[in-house]
Amino acid sequence: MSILKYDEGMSLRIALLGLLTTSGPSSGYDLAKRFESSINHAWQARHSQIYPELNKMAADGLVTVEEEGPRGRKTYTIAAEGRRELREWLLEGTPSRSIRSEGALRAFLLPTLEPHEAAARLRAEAEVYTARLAELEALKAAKASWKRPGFGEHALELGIRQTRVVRDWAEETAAEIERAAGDPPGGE
Amino acid sequence: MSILKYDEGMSLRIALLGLLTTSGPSSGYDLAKRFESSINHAWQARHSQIYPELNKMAADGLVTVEEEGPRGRKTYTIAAEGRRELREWLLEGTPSRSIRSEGALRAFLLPTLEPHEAAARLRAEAEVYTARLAELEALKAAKASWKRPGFGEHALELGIRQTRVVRDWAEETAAEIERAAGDPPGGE
DNA sequence: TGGTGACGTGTCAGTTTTTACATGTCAATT
DNA sequence: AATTGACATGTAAAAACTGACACGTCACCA
Repeated sequence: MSILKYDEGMSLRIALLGLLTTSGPSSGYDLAKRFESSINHAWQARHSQIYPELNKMAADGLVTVEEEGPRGRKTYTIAAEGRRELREWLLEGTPSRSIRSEGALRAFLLPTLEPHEAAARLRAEAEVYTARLAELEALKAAKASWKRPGFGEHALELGIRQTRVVRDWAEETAAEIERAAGDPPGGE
Repeated sequence: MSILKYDEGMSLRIALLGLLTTSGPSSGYDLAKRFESSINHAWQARHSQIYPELNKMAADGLVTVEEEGPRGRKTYTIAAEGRRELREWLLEGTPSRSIRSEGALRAFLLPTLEPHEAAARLRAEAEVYTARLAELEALKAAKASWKRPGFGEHALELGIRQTRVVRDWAEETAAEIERAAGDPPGGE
């Protein structure tokens, strides 16, 4: 009751509480969409995970629900207890270094291929990241829909920088592999 | 049998095959340790997940096992079929953008705190990342134990850059929040 | 009127991952 | 001789997560 375990596995709850804070009262549907856009580079969840969790959170008093409209929409609002829990997680929680990124895994293993294959694949990856970067930059330019003015920009900026770092690494590593293999690229 | 689904959930297998490629024949115990060190910023797995998976992989012919020593140690070696599978995943697999990072989630949500709390917390995070950076740099300097000479450096370099980018972002964001709040830090 | 697509919530089976339990060897120290 | 800590492997229950199924509304267009 008093000893709280913010060990692991709170992440979905926390993410939901965070989105409810930054975007104001939302439906599960809204939150699911937001997982696909704003918070996508940090955490993900499908609606099949979100809906049950929201119900549990309501039962635990972290959020309040309001049934609304003819489509059965439910609007969730963060409650005082939810705010407290989010705050406590941010202040007391031990920063876990847990990361799972299939992209990083791929990058990690690409150099196990033959040099020219590896380089080609790395360049392809770099292109993907360049495209993603463009998306994020566009989002930054649009920077709409943040309840607290100026809030989401910091997060977006981190996403941009992280994407750029992988892109640049992929390009440079491709070049280095080609150089080491004495197998320079065609045109340049 | 012939139609392979490299959709999702192959990651553990792939990571294991990758480690077996870069580090040579290893025991489950070795691989578990390697998950904690080299590949940690891309994927993680506990021994309780690794041991059963290795057994399945052996049953599927991706690796060969050799019982060894009095402590019941089993040494796994990647087989031709395993090499093929890893290669195919790297060449054909669709790059998924799925990322789960509790650290990124925290960074994302920190600005929901009061400005001075957020800034303080961001600076604390930055310190953690600085320490982690030092670890990685030390590892880079030591750069031992890579079977294929020069292999792991690329991956390590990516880890270093990613860590640095978060560290710098945290520091800059802290400064910006303080500035915006008209609440400059003590000394400077 | 019928179709499509966004809105909106939910469940369930199966897979992946964590936490805890369980067992035993070997080398070095006390 | 006993303890400690690294070595070494496993299992089982529970939690987290995915993918598919399922149902129903509303607005717009043909």
